[in-house]
Amino acid sequence: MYDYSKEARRVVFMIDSKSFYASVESVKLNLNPLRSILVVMSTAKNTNGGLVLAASPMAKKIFGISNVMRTRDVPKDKRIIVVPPRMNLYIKYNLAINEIFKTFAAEEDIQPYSIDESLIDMTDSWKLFGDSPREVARKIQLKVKKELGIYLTVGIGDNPLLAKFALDMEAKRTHSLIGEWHYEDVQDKLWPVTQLDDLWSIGRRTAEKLNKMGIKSMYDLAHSNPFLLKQRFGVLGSQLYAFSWGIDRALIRDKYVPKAKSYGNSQVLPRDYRNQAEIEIVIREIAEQVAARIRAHHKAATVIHLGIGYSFRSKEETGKSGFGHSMKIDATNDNGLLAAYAITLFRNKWEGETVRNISISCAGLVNDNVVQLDLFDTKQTSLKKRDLDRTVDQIRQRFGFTSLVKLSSVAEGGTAIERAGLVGGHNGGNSYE
DNA sequence: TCTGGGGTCCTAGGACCC
DNA sequence: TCTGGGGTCCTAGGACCC
Repeated sequence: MYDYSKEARRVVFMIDSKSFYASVESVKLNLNPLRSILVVMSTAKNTNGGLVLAASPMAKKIFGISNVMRTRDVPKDKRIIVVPPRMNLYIKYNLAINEIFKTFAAEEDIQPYSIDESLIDMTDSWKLFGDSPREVARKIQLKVKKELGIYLTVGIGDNPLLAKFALDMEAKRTHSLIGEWHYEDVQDKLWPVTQLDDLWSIGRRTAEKLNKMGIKSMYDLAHSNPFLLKQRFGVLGSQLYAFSWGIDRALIRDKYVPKAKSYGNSQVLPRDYRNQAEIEIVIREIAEQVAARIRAHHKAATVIHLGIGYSFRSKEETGKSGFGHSMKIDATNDNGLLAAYAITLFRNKWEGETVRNISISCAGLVNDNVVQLDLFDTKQTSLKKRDLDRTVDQIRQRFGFTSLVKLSSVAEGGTAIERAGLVGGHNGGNSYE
């Protein structure tokens, strides 16, 4: 048995909102989120008929509907309530939930992790609210349910990793929606896991590789040769080995502060594009979206990356899925310059393949100390829009790993007009209710 | 996944420098 | 030069997460 006496032992909560988008929509319809049969369906043009963004627990249970399922695979049944997404509303709910968290812990101990997940270090504050961490978790659940109607799932752990595992592997499957993992539970709760890619940080590829090495469970991983793991996986191997013993030093120390930072936009085109001019219009638009975001953050980019995904036909013909091409540039956030760089990258590598996916991202961000006024943008900006932008910006700043993006709403031609008002590629909805 | 969208981190080879 | 060692930067590609 490992000696855990030297490991930091904190009281960490990893909290997520159960079926978040679907629950918010249920609440808005005065339905109980755990009993409603509701599906949030994005029908943006390039989803080619629609895509399930979220399904309520009962929709999953009774009709087998899962996230990212296509509309055509969703059963046609009158009992299923189908609604479009309202991304801006979900952002508001997320902010409200985090406000409630602030009544239980200091702001610096709360780390929003995604639109529906937050990590809270309760070590210094839990005793103020109950006799056990579990009791405090229950109080947080009840308060959020009472004030907002949303059910929370809570993982409690001795460190962030154990809290995350407790959330994913236990809390989501219990009636109380609370799971609790301590170092002493690792043998009984973590080691029996054989579906390795169920665990956070282990994906399909890594699980396959481990299986091929004869590692079929977390017990096997914990009893494998750490030097071999390091050899095969690099630093990730050492991390995997530590995780198999429930040990997580880096996550606490680094507090999830991201090292790299980038802004990017991407889209699946509504159909296959084969004409160069047509493709370049969209490249230009996306470059301008990214440029606008960089300017809004008073940054300039020193690296630009273009990703091109081929159509299925071109994938078959070339045996390649597409290409990525990046280059170092002089710091800029200028629309025209960034668009020109992106097009240069495209022309350097493109050989007539049919295109279905385009992504542009900018990295190596530096402060832009020169004040730049974009007259066109300023004129268009209403107060309400500015408030919304500010909200989205706030959430972005607080989310190290956010999935939210407010697309710029003004551009000509291509797909930009169709996509105006989308958030993360989905309908923003009415944000003023 | 015959196509959602936005991110971060790691590895590795070649260029280049001292 | 039948030839060192260490480091950083740049670019491509892979993997994973929500």
